Amino acid sequence: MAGRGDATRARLIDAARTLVEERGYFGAGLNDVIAAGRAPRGSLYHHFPGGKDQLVAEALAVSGREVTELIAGLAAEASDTAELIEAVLDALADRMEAAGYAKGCPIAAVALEAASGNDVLQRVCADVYGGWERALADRLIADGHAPGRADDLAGSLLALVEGSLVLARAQRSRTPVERARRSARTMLGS
Amino acid sequence: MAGRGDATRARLIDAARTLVEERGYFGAGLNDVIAAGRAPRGSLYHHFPGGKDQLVAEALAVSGREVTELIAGLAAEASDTAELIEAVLDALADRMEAAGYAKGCPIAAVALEAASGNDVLQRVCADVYGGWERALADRLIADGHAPGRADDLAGSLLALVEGSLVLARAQRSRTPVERARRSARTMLGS
DNA sequence: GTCTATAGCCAGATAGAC
DNA sequence: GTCTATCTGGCTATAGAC
Repeated sequence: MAGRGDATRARLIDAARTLVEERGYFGAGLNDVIAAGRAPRGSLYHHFPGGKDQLVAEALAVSGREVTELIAGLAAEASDTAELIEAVLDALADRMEAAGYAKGCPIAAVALEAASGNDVLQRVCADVYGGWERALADRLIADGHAPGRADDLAGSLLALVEGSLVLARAQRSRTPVERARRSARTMLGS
Repeated sequence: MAGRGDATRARLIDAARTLVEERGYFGAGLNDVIAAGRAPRGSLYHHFPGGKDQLVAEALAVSGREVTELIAGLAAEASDTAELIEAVLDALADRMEAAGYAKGCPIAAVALEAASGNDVLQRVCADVYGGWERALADRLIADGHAPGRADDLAGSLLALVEGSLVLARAQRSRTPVERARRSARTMLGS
């Protein structure tokens, strides 16, 4: 049954996605989330009886799917994996710059804060990263790499992307992402 | 004048370093810091009149210097940059695993949480990353790389290290770091 | 310079009217 | 299912005895 309640739910998830990406799990207060989502406190616990953990877990999963779809969309237009990585980095860097370096990877901050101490969120982050890695590895295999080698490469390409976003936000500069762009090509040997 | 006050100060910085690395800026409460540092509340504000921001800024700076020294120490034994990166990754991975994936990069979580919204901490993180990058670039130049190329490579190697630590903590696995180890060699073309 | 007590505020969560 | 009022507890920071 789709109703107005779903709209409220969606707004809360959207607000959580934004605030969690900008300030992390502990930095994103629920008061800010309900204000940004224009929802009363009660609605939050109606839609997310599991409280903050459930809301953030769902927000991370949605962001994860969005990036997976971004990768799939860009993969359809890229002629090889190197072009795909470049397109992904360009898209993420544009988004980051447009947000004044308040955005980068939507799940990295939570991944670090929750690595120890919150098993539910740690699992969600691991799954999201696993999905992105899988998408890259599939493309590498389609490009002719051996499966085992493809997994290794996909993991390192993802690490390069993630790390460049951390450095770019810390230094408020697009440079680390552009360097990663070039290095990805070197890693892929083309 | 070295006195007992300095010991208290050092304990507080040490406690802040640990807790901030594990849970980030917002996740590391001062109550936990003073408990771990075995110091009363008043001492914290005596030694750090600037409050939490000053304490965390100093903690990040100390951690930054420690890693810089780690790089310098390992560089003295490594025969080339590839060996240096491998040794750095091994050391960080050992530390991470020993801590049950509660540790990784001592400043990454804060870098993400403070990228927007806390100019003081953002600057500290940018400086620390800049110092590590400089140390790697210097070694690359010593190995015969052209300065401009060395800066690019150093930035990407650092991104690869940082990203692999994020993935490793999220997945609670050493694998991402080991993949980065191999890929660093590919990036350096040896 | 060490330490306690507490102010003042905001967090996450809940109860219950409508 | 929407919304308000409120509970409890934790947070950062400060005041002031010793």
